[in-house]
Amino acid sequence: MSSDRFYYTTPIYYLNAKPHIGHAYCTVLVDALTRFRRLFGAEVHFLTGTDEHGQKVQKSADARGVTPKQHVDELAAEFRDLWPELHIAYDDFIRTTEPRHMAAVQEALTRLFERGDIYAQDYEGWYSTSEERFFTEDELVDGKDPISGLEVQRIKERNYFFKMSKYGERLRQHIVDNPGFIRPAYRGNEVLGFLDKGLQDLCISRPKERLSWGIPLPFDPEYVTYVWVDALTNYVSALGWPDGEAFARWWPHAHHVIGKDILTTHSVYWTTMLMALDVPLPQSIVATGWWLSQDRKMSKSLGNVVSPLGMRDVYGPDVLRYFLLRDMVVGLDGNFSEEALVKRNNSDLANDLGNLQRRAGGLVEKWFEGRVPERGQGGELEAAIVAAADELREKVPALVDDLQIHAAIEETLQFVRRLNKYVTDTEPFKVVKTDKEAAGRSLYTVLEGLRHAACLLAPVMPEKMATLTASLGASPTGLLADLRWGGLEPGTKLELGEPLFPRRDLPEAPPAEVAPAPVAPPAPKGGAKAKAAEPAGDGASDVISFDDFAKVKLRAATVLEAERVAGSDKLLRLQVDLGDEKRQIVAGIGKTWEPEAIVGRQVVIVANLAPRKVFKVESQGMVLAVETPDGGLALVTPSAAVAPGTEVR
RNA sequence: GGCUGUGUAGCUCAGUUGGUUAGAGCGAACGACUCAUAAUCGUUAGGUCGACAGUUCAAGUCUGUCCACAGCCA
Repeated sequence: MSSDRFYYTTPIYYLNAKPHIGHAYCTVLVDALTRFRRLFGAEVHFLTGTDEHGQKVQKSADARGVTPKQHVDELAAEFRDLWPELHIAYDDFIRTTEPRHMAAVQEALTRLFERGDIYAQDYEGWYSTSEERFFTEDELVDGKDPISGLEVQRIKERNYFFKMSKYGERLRQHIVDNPGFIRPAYRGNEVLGFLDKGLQDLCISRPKERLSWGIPLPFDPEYVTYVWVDALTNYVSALGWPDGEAFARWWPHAHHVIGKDILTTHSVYWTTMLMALDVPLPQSIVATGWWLSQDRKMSKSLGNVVSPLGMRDVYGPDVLRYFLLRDMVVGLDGNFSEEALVKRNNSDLANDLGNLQRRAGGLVEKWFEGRVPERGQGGELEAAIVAAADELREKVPALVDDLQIHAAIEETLQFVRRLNKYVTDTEPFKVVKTDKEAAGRSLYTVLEGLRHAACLLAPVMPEKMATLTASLGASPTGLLADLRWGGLEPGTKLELGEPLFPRRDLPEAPPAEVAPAPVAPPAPKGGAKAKAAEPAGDGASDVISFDDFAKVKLRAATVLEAERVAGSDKLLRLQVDLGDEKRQIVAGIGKTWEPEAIVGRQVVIVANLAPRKVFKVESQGMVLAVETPDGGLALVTPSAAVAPGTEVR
């Protein structure tokens, strides 16, 4: 069901990493939805923001020697400033460190507490510092944190819990009664499955002594609230809950767009919290899929992370947006590749759309002094185009309503292809020599068709479509309801300009193929086989025997922590995971690598190097890196994720 | 291991309540055209609709078993 008001949210992004393509996708998606809805005549409020509390933030700040506040100010700015670069126009940007948010969180906590839905309890369990959470005995793997593989500590502490279990049945009923509540539908089944196992209560606090960078509990100053109440509440705090006008105005129309990885927190934790606060549930929760890279989840350790800004710099924001929205089916995973992006650009945008504008525009320039010809008396062919345009105006909103953005785009492109066919059929370039009026009629039809396409693609490519519209001598159509065939004024001057979407060449060599270049040393003799049996090299040369080589133990390691070594600009002190042990290594890569950028990566280290002290810090190994042409350093890294400690052979 | 889902042309996917010759886009080949960003238009590619068995007058579309993959959970 369509409504005339929408409150769209993205997740608030946690400030422990730079923006990546996943952040960009979700935010672009919501931006496009917002623009589509506005085009269809709805009022929309679009919220995004950043999640800024917690231990990881505090630690990174400590490591950098700055206050958490300074740290988050810088990182939040990175997100906030990125979005306009991708033509994303949010209405509000919420930060969890803002007073308006913190006040709302405390209000929520107070209400939950007064209602009796928060209680304190001693809890004893295995605590993982890196994951900032407790694990139960049987969750542990080999007695260690199952996620990071790090040591856990037995901790007994008193914490506050939210009586989430109390609301499980009500939530189940709500999901059953509202089929569109969780989208796609099969995700709703997952949540029901989750509820079937029975809901537990939710730990919502951390003692201040362990975590100070958070919002204090109003009823116990010795504690701060931990992630859930803090982060999720942003959706209402930004609207001025409980009493804000904006809350009354927008909340009944809320739609949360999230990644599938945080479905449970939203569909269970958040909804039960809302129930406890007597706040109506959002209209829907939309879980999107992930962008994969080379068929795998992007991760720092795999080194296959795609930078949204990198793509934007090369192809421009609108082309990137087009690709993200056209090639991803909302809810499913998509494969990101530069090659696919280039194909999209070339076939859809350059060949079909951009070229059509030049094709028709060029003829108008040549034969009609660059002015829009008369519409003329159309025949069957024109009637068919007009009918197709009518149909398009119906279909696109229906598809967007159903979150089939990719299909809505494809529908418009089919229309564009039809226009190309129409040009071929009516041959205005030929006809103009004998029947100028008929040629004018054809060209008018194409230009008007382009104006329609530009209007319906504007939510996807705001800037490019504005340019296209302007090139037709038309003004942008703000409302789809105002888009009518014949709106283009004959006699207006065209402003063709440069090609809208230049064709692109495919990227040279896919990085994946290049990266694992064999390290085989040049064979000493003509023999192509690297099957060096054991012919010890002659003493003086730099050839070593196999035995010599075998002495060096190379192992894959995952970087757990990194910080700069005081007094040196090129040394980083790394804590790495070797599977069965943790090592401290001092690496001279600080000029190229920021500590934050290297955490989580897999590297290859010399594992049996005698320990030595560097700048008074003991180094228990050596990280392998190679110099890049620009004098930087590239890390030697496995081309696929491997278990920490795996030996390199 | 449990639950759920997916498996359709080289690639990405559509396929309504089971019903005449299973579709689209991209890629490829061939042809047409020459207005255009070597763009466009047309034709073709003949795919055991994962495998096997079953229900039915009729199954990609329902049932069962199996295989592969994915997600959620443990």
